[in-house]
Amino acid sequence: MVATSPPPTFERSTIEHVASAAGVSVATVSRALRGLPNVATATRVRVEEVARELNYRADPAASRLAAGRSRAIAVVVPMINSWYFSNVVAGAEAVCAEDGYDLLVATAPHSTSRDDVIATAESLQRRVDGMIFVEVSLQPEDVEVLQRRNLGVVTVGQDTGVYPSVRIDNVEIGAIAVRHLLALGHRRIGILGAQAEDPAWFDVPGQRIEGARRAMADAGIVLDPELVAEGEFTVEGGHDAALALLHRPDRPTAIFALSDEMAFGAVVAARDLGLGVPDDLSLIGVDDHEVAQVLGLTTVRQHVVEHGAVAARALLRRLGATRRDGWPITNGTIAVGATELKIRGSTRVP
Amino acid sequence: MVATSPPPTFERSTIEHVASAAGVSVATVSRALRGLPNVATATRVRVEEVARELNYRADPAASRLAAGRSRAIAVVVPMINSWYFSNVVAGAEAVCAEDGYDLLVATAPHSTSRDDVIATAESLQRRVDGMIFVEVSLQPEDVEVLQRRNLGVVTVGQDTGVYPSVRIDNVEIGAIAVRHLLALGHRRIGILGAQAEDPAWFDVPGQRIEGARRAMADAGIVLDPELVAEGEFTVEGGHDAALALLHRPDRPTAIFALSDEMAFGAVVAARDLGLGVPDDLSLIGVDDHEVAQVLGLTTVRQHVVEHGAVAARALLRRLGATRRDGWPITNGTIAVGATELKIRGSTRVP
DNA sequence: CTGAAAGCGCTAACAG
DNA sequence: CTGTTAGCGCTTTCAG
Repeated sequence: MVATSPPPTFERSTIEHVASAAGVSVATVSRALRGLPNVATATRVRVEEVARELNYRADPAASRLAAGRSRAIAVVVPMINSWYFSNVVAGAEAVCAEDGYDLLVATAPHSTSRDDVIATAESLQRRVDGMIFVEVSLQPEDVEVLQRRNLGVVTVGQDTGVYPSVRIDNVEIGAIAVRHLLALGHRRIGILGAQAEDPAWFDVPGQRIEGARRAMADAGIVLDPELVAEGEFTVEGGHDAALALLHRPDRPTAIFALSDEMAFGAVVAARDLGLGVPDDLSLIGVDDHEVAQVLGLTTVRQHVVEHGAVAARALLRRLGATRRDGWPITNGTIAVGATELKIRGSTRVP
Repeated sequence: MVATSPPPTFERSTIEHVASAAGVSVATVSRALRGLPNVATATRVRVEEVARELNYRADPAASRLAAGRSRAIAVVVPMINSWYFSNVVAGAEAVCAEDGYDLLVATAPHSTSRDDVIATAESLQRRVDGMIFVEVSLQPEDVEVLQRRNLGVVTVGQDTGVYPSVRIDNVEIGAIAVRHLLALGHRRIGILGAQAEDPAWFDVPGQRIEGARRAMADAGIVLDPELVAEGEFTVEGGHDAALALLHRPDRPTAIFALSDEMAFGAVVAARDLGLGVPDDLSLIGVDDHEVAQVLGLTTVRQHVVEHGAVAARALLRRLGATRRDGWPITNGTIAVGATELKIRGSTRVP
């Protein structure tokens, strides 16, 4: 074997350089560096040393091609520049970084369009070993396609019944929030909600409202549909919706906003009308956004970063157990994220 | 040549399947599908058709290995779950999606640690064709290493003098904000700022404050260092800092917050102290965060999503012009993002 | 425990 | 305009 001269450090060294410099075969280098068994400790140490000296790292493209795995995953989100999604991505990113996986972010254009979800998945096909769908609704047909493609999938926010998922109990969230208001003595409770994007499969607002309805029913109160306003999950939407509610002659003494951001809008709306929070209006949100802390907003906290992290971990675990010949058959296991009531100053007795 | 039988649609078809099905060589398929010249129109059409039928798409790993390019870029950010960074990423993502580039997100742990930046770059080495460093300070040594590595780089927020960058004129931003306050008649102006992370190379707060200082100097006023408080660019930090300023016997009649989020904290602080905005205190921020709109916060708007998009476009353009044998030598061209004063209700005459 | 050799699926000369 | 033929740099049997 002809010794390949080691390249200057600023050039890319290949496995061959390492092999010849260490006086072993490329196969051994490959094994040694990946921590595979059947490598003499002395050999492994030497190889690692040489690799470090040469600043060698396996070319991902080559190793992907040869191994059939990419050590990369994708998070598919409707958008990234929103509090919720960017936090989920942050959680996933941290886990990936830890395990040396690449993280691609992809936005699924309009999740209303069936084709787009599949198109996104197709385009990600061989570039990643698996994907996390965050609040992207997968229909049974989609799941079927994904299964045929033999892809690693984890969902956040939806239960496909097939893939692992991390979710929160949205009905319970609604109930927690409203029970808190009821306990304080509120009877006329308004809700800042939103239209379900895909009512059949994916109705976060509907579930939270359902929880609210049940809590009220338990207290012998009927939820007045007139007191449910659309806030679109945005600050501005929440502002407008709250304004509408507060302009009513029989305005509510408390408002349950399905998200903190809508609650912020409500805070401003109250101020606009000269109403004090909590003096004239109690307000409770969901999320525990940073601003909620400063604002003193009572809220039902969810641990969003953790959702992303748990999803990523589930996916990576699954990938780890994978062989080229297929995924281990695992039914969708579900991790339900914790939620807790965080009482601050925005709620009190009416 | 033996005709390879077309695989069932749910299996991965290779370029060979397409070639034999279309009755041409793999080279022709490759050319046709990538829109290269020297392919008869009829041939191209046929190949495209067959490829579509077989649901074929080139394996990225294989094509990366063969071509030496990955059609992927990375955005390196200090964190993704903050308003600013998630918006930059959103802009970059949109451009990448448009051009069929993969987008990896990587967080550069503590940008205070020199090694980390290089380590991040190294680890991204062959996985991407280029990277966008967002508010990650690159020292001359780092730049040197990156140049040796022959990597496509674009920066957001810093001018390396070597790579294209997109920035905003932070001195001007400070000046715009304070001129506005001065024009209204304010004389005692407080500032919610922050410590520079890397004073020598990267001092956004320092620059904005410098702009403020100059604007005041032009009006014959000396900036009182006592009126500059640290808000750490967070809502909570802004809250605490504002509280400190407002507790002073000679409290300012106006506050310039270096970011909207700090301004939000100030709004709450004012409310805590029973001070009205703008009645007792004028407030101006920077960014034009969604919440600023609802809150009616006067601010100096910057177009953050666009920053990410422009950076990505600059990078992709540069990559497009690239050959395997090296980057075209281009000195750092600079795109300066627009900023404009957005007057809302939080500022008025003292 | 280690080496040789056969690809992984594609791109890029180089001939025709 | 099209086909042939080397690789790209690694992983993975299969022998030793």
